[in-house]
Amino acid sequence: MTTASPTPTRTRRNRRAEILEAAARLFAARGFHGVSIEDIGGAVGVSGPALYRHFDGKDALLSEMLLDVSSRLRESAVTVVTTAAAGPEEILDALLDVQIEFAIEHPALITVHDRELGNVPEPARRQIRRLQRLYVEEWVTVLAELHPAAPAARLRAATHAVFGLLNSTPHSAGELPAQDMRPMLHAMARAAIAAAVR
Amino acid sequence: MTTASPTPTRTRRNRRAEILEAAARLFAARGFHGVSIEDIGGAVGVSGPALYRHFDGKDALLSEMLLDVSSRLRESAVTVVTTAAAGPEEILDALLDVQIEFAIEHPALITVHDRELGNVPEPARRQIRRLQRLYVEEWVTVLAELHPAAPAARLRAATHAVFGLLNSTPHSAGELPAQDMRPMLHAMARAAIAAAVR
DNA sequence: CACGGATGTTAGTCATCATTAACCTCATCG
DNA sequence: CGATGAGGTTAATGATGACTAACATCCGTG
Repeated sequence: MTTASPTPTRTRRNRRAEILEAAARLFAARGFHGVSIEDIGGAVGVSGPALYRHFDGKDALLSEMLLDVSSRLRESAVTVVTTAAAGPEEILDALLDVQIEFAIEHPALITVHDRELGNVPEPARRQIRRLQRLYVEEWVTVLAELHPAAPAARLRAATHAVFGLLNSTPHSAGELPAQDMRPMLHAMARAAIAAAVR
Repeated sequence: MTTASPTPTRTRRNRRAEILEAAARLFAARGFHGVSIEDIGGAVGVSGPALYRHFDGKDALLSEMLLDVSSRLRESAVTVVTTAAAGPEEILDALLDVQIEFAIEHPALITVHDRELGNVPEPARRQIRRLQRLYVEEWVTVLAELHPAAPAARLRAATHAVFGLLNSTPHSAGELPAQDMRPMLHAMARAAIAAAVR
């Protein structure tokens, strides 16, 4: 037990995170295949093949990135839904807040997440799809509770539309300060949902 | 004047359009750099370098695709705005219908249009950006007429959010028949806009 | 009917890129 | 102090892919 350090060294943790962040930015700007290993290394001050000390390869890097995003979102949703001591209205508000916060804080990840799934190799792709589906279903379940008369397909399509609305942050970057953006997106989404099931 | 045929032969027109369509589908699925010239040729039954009989290269193909989309959208907007014999409410409805129709009929083009601008080489990129900006401004102008008190930045961010909502069609493909999708998106967008300026 | 242009084809060519190999350095820890 | 392992480095290697060349076909027209 003397040799096993319970946590990786600080350096390694930082470098990995640094790489993931830089890669997200680059992938969002030029697409997965438009970015080279050299580009990514360069963005964090090391050169090219140093990446392989931290990831199994470019594919693995993308897989981990998307897996991380989809699990984080899914987990937040589960937490919100299960720990809420309140009714579906409040749960929906909380779901909206989680997604809005993520979209504002991590626009590059949002972009990559719904752009590059097609480039993830098969073992991971299935898992990411699964997490995404589960995330959508959390929303649909809450919406169904609020609007029992609405068909599930309609709620699902409306949910995708709301995601599109909330995930517009990469396009309106800098237009509006986050303080104004958050409540505006929340209000727009709420109104859109109400209109979808009317 | 005997030699100059005023319109290209029918074959050429068809092949060009075919190629553009297939390329759009492929780019939407795997990204610009994830698709090879061979892939595109193969998708229309010719092989690889035949492309160069119709386009100057892969970059030129993408440029033309995005230029076409952004001019078509922009032109429809101009037409709607200038030919309308009605008030801003009706104009907004018409703008929504145009965008919804396009998003439902051409999901692949919508996807490529807001994904691949970063891969368009410089002469064309500026022009596409310009057309996109003008398109947004058509919307903002109409919205400003309806809600004179709202700051332009807010209207612009709201417009981007509405585009995100409407352009969610590639994600909810098949969830809902187009007949139901159209009015639902229209209602959601309308409600979202109203909420944005409240 | 011969010719020219439009459209394809196949076989290079030349870059770029992911990945691997072989080798360095240095901090930690026994 | 010396071994060891984490994290880098540069130089192959092997694919892949955009683009070009050289050569075929076919069709409409003078």
